[in-house]
Amino acid sequence: MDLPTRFDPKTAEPRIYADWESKGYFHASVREGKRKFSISIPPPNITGVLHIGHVLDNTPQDILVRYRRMQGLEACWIPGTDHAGIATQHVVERALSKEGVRRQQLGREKFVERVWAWKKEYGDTIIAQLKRLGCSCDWQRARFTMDEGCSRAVLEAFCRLYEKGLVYRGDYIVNWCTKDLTALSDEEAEKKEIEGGLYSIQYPIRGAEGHVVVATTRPETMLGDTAVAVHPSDERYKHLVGKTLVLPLTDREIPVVADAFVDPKFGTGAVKVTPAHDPNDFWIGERHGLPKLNVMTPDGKMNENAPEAYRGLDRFECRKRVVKDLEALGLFVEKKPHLHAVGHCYRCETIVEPRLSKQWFVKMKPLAEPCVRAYHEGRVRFFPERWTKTYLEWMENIRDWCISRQLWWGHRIPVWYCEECGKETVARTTPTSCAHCPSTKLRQDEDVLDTWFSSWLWPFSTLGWPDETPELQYFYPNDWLNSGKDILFFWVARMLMAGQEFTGKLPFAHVYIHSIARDGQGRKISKSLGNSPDILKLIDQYGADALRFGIIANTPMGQDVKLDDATYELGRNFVTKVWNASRFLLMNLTDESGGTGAAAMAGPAFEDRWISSRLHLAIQAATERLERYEFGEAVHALHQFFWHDYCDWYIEIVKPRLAADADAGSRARARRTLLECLTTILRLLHPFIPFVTEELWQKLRSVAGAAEFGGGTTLAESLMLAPWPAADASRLAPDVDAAMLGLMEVVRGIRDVRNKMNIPRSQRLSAIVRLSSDGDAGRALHAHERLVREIAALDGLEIGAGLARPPKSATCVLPGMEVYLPLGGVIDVAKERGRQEQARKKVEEQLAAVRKKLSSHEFVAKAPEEVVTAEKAREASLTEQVEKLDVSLKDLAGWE
RNA sequence: GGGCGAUUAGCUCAGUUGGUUAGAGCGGCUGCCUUACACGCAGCAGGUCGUGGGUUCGAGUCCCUCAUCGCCCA
Repeated sequence: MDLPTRFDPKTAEPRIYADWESKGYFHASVREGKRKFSISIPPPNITGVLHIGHVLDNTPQDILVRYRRMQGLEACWIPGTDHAGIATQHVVERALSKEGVRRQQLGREKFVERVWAWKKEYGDTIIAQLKRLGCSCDWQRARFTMDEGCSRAVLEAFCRLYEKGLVYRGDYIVNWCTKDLTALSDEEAEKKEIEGGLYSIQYPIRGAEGHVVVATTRPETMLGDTAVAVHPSDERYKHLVGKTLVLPLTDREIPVVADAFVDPKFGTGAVKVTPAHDPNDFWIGERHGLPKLNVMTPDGKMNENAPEAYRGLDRFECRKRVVKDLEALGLFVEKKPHLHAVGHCYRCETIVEPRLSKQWFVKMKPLAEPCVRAYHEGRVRFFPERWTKTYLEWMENIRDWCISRQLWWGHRIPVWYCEECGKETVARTTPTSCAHCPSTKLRQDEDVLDTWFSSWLWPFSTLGWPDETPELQYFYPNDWLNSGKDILFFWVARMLMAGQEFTGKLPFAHVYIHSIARDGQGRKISKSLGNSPDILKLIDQYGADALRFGIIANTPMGQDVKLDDATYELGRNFVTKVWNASRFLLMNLTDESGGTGAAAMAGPAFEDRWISSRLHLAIQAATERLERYEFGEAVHALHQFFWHDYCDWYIEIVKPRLAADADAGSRARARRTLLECLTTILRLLHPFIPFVTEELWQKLRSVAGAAEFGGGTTLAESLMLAPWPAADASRLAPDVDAAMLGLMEVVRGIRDVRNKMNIPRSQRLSAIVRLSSDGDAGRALHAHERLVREIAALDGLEIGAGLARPPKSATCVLPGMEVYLPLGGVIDVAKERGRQEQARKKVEEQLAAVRKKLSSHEFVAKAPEEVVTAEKAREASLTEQVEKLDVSLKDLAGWE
């Protein structure tokens, strides 16, 4: 078979993917009685293009789905996309602004039409890109969080919660984005440390001398202060409680109240209270019946409740003005640098303004409690396990969820207000009349729901919920969830709650938290830093297989992963190696000379048994690691076996047996072993590098059934359908493995001499091995003399107990034997001495360590007997080696 | 302030329940177009396992202290 030396992913990968898709291999059906495996994709936003985060998110999913599919499960990976409320509204607004249009000019209806047009145009981009990555999603089941079914699920969920009293509307402090003009949930307000100031201000006491000094990080909010609070037991201020203060810069007077919330150690121990602009102050206000004075407009400017001088000023402008004016009045004490965490809008990074606002909330405690219990009952597990702590921490301290958003893009809140009685009607379908009075004058709530209010239903809304569909019954709950740690609260925890609440079942049992990507310098990959590689370019350049392999091989469980070109090169090189190892076999299989039938096949040779043993160890390791979701570790086990055992040793050992003049039976057996290994390796590697393995599988299929293999080797029509290899304990041969290790030592020793003495492989050498004991090593060497001769390029090999060291020979001292290589005139005595002195030093160091151990009476008395015996044996072996090296070095001195 | 993670070869990281000589990839050095692969082959070098203490016959591994870096929450 004529093959190029490289796999060409750019043309092959799309072709292979199209073939899989056209044959329907990705589709899973409801098959009663058959074990299934199901997962739901974390739906990517319709705004985006494929980035490194998606690769980290989706590659593990594809690996696991392909693995389970090969194990014979009905494996279903449900894909889809997310409408991503704020994010999408942003990008469409930005697109509009290029046309010079603001959404307000367009009006709500027209704007939403534009967003749908956007969705139609760009929504499938990410899907096409996931296909490029090789994801084996069941595209027939693809969903969108705002499609009809998902929308129905959202309405149903809202109504059920409302009916249970778990959804309520009220005036509370919310995180308000002054740029997007919407409320955000606590999770959407990202806390970032910023270097701000702690400002101290004097508030004069009315009708008395003196003042109270309050400390604040946001001086401008003083214009909305309605009290000053102190701790009830704070002796410094006890006399002032109940007194009145004059609020500077305003014509208002405010009381001093005592509240246990105040931390006497922070600042001066007296805090200004701004109930309309701070969540803590809000509750102090509630407890003391204080007025709530909102002094800002939605876009963060001072409003008519502020003194006239400040109206219309931006909040940060106002901060400067307030400080300046206080200074002028002599009421400003100081500004100290102060590092503190401030909420930022997670979509536009604007500093969030805590703002009193009427919003819809979900009461979360009743939803969280069953999920905390679920963990303690072992019904949900996190990988890595430590995330359970983060999860529980959040669940146990859960706060109500603000779900209304002042956006146009999203699920409209299913609440109608009666213009006559003022009461609200909540309904699954648009009501024609008020639920509380005969009026038909209804006005629907203008707001939409938080985008996560649809995402949290994803694992079951995609399967037809609230209907009890066959799909829901069969594929739900999912078996696994893969997610990033950044959306553990946003999404993972909420999905658990929604599943428990709406279906009575947790939506998945195992949660795998994948790594976050960093660049070569360890910086988080982000748009603003511009250090995000263009994934499609990378795929074009290296191939999807290479990208997948490189990333998985470099991703430790639970740690962040640093990615650079070396990562993808690693993957590409591996793919090329797989290609060429297969190419080697294909070339040999199609060599027709001396083709023989199965009848002539010999029994397995030593090396055949060895590679078979190694293969089954690799199967075992890979399977165990995949079961623990240790993808990187699974890859390492396969890499080690394939490259270093199969390619470096087995193929090299077996080459002479494939020669035209070799024994026909032995050749047939070698070919069969090569084929068996390779078809197994391709199956093991398929979940990680699906394309190249499929390509090679197809090529092998055409020859594998040949009579040469007894006609018994038939391969599945696609590698996707081939069974995952089963580890067979009867193929493990620890004795063969140990013997092989001994032979490898001998070969390495000889190769080292060649290297150091500059003796090319083409120059044959003879070796004499003097055995110092009749141990296993000597027996193995005797038995496999031919093998050693061939791979070490020797034309003579003498083995025996009484052999003498020839003059001018290099020496390798190994446990139980010495290998002599007569070099005659080509020996470089100085180099040889260097080699041996180095070897002696190493052995001596080890010997010293062993002797130290054995000289301890306590060690000999207390350590387990087998440990002591092993140490003693080692001591003997090392002693012998040192002695031999000494003799050898003495000989050497005479040859100069 | 609370919690979590990291600290092992020049770099990125493995290291299972404590027990032969602490491993791999990349990089480095030396030599090779050895008829699968130079995206390759052979060989070699390189580590007082962050600090200090403790438990133990024995600690990279278990316990405590500290330091540095990162993340999450307040």
